[in-house]
Amino acid sequence: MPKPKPPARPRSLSGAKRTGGDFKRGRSRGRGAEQSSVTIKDVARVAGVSVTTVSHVVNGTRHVAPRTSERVRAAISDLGFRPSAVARALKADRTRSIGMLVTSSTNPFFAEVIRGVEEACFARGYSLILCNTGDVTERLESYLATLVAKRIDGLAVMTTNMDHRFFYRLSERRPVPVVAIDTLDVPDTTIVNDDSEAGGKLAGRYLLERGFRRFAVLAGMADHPRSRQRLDGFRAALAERGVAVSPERVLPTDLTVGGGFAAMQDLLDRCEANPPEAVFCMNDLLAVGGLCALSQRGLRVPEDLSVIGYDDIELAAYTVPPLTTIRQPAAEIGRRAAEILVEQIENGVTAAETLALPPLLVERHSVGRATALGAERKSA
Amino acid sequence: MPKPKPPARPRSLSGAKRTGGDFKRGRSRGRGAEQSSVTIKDVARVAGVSVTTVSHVVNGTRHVAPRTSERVRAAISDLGFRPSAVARALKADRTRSIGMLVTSSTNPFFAEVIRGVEEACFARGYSLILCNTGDVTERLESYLATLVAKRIDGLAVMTTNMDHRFFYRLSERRPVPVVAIDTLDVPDTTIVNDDSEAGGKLAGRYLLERGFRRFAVLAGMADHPRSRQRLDGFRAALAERGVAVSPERVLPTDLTVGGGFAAMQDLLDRCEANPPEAVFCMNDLLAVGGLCALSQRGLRVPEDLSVIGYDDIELAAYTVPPLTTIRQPAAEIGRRAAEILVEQIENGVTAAETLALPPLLVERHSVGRATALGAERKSA
DNA sequence: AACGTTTGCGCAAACGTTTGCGTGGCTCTT
DNA sequence: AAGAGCCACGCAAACGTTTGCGCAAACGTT
Repeated sequence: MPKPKPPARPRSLSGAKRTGGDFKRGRSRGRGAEQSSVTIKDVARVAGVSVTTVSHVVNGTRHVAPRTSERVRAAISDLGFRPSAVARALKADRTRSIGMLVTSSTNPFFAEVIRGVEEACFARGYSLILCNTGDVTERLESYLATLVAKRIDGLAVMTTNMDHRFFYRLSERRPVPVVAIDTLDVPDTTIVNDDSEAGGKLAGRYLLERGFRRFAVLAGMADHPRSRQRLDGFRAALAERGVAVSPERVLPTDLTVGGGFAAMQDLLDRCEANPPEAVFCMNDLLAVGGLCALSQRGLRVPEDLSVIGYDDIELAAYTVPPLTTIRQPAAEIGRRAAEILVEQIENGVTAAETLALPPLLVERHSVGRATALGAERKSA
Repeated sequence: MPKPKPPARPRSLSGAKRTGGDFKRGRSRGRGAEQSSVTIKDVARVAGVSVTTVSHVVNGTRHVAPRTSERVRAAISDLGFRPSAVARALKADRTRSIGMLVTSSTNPFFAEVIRGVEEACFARGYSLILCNTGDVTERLESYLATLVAKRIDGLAVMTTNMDHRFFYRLSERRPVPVVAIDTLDVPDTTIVNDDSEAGGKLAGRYLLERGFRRFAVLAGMADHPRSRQRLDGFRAALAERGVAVSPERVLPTDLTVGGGFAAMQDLLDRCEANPPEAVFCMNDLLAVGGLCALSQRGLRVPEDLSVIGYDDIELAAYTVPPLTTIRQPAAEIGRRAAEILVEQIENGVTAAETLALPPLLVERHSVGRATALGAERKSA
């Protein structure tokens, strides 16, 4: 029976509505099996056996007579007994939970990686403690303290503005196995990535193939190693055909939509006389922002200018026009990272290696073909 | 000294690159303070006091002589002692961690709410265990079992396809305080929402104000209560002016970009003769998909057709054209939910109430004005 | 019938904390 | 000088499990 709603009582500030209000005590131990605090002892008592036996039937860890076993099982389900993971963790010195430090779970690419991590953890019986650091050092430190206090079995780190000193400290007195995701050059720790240099090359070659020669790039933050790597790959690909991109046309940007929007405007302002034919964006967020700026200037994509992104977030297929981009296998990266981590936890071997998954060009509609002028230059 | 990279060893499948490989043991107890397994006893021993005293200086829970206190503190930092949260949890019967069940942390709106929850939890000293259910019942059950085993102090639930039986079962033998987010009609549990009916009205009135009279709506899933509520609000606003939207023009959809894309195509096909002037999308993802479909049909927004969304995800400001939408205070919703939950946990009072935060119209460029024809109708 | 083996289970310690109850020594009062 | 009061701290139980060790009864062998 849906209870009748009393007229909305206005709440202190912000005009939020609050309704309802039949109070009752939290852990009131009413009738009915409230599971909290039914322990193995209770089970033992009602089954008429020792806690040892209960433990063994729960874990299947030694033979117990079928009749006994049956009684125990009955008691367990009657009482709604759930073994306490915290007591177990205390005894076994493993919590079956892993921590994840991440810049912001809000970034679509990160979100996808996180989902991959979480999925693989779940499959292996671990749970994930999510920590958004926003890349501020003190939050990171604070989280880290909490996580070691909670005795996590392993740690996954995916932070952009990674302070390298942090990793050094981590590797000095490492409390747990660590895997780093989407980073570079972290000493003595295993890393899971896409192969960003290959990705950059993919972008470069594709753009060349399409006949373009004049490029610009929305380059991400100067200290972001992955962006750097992509740029290196991109440049290497161009260099194969003797093409270069002038330094003033690679713009450092925040890796956000807003950053892309602003950078694209900036670029357009600065290159009015001799605009680029195509721009390579270090991630899809930048590209989306760029597309928006372009459209507001009345520039058409890809007719007037081509854009290529990186990541292939879900939204990339639905931009206007749909975005040609380099796909990172985000969920796969997350899954692999989690699997490696769990492997390290359970087998105790920590091999500092780096795994680079291959990226993939996905062709949509934001890259066109060079005009006659471009074609002439090509044949020259 | 960066170690020289050996030539890449090709890895079994998928062409992934693996490099590095200096192995070492996991919890090898080398020199240096490895924190794992330094306990309060160790501290007590080196400080020459009892564990009781150590505990008290750590927690500031009774007076100890300054000299002693100093010795203890020294021992603690020498040894790198971190009190075990799991031992504490066992003793205190509270883990200071809360679980969050969510359909998919990948949805931008959800992601933002989650960030809010996580932020508030962190501020209050709790940590967040993230669980993606994908709305499949068995996963949900499995997660729930894990979470009660882990003795979480509270549970936040934000799942779309919520099986109501689940909540009933939850409220029968509730192990912990629960708060539901972005749902409706959950018996005996507190809910945090935006005021979706008000949001729907906002959209309806705005569209009317702009002179439109012929509407369609991308309606979300038929069993999604929030969508239903928004639609009710929308219709109510139209009804104030005697306008209605015919049932065959409210299309049930997946609440995804792909869903929006497909639904918009479908809509256009079905209304070729008499297309709507404006379409109301139950969330921004739908709107983004719709915008994309529109552009591919060569229809201009807002000149040929107006679109209004719901949520105001970050991307909404950068679509082409930028999306006019109803903003839900996503992070705020998350924060409030977490605060209420923590309040319930710490004060033991569980008041089943529902809190509805006010939505807000944010005007961008995807809604135009009605043409002369529309204006005539208006004056008629 | 005596003995070894197997079957079925229980005792109690241990995991790392917190905390109620004490206890010894010092200072102060008279 | 003796009792009262306070100061500074320690003992040990308890939280809910797991597990090494051990024991009694039943069984099989000769």
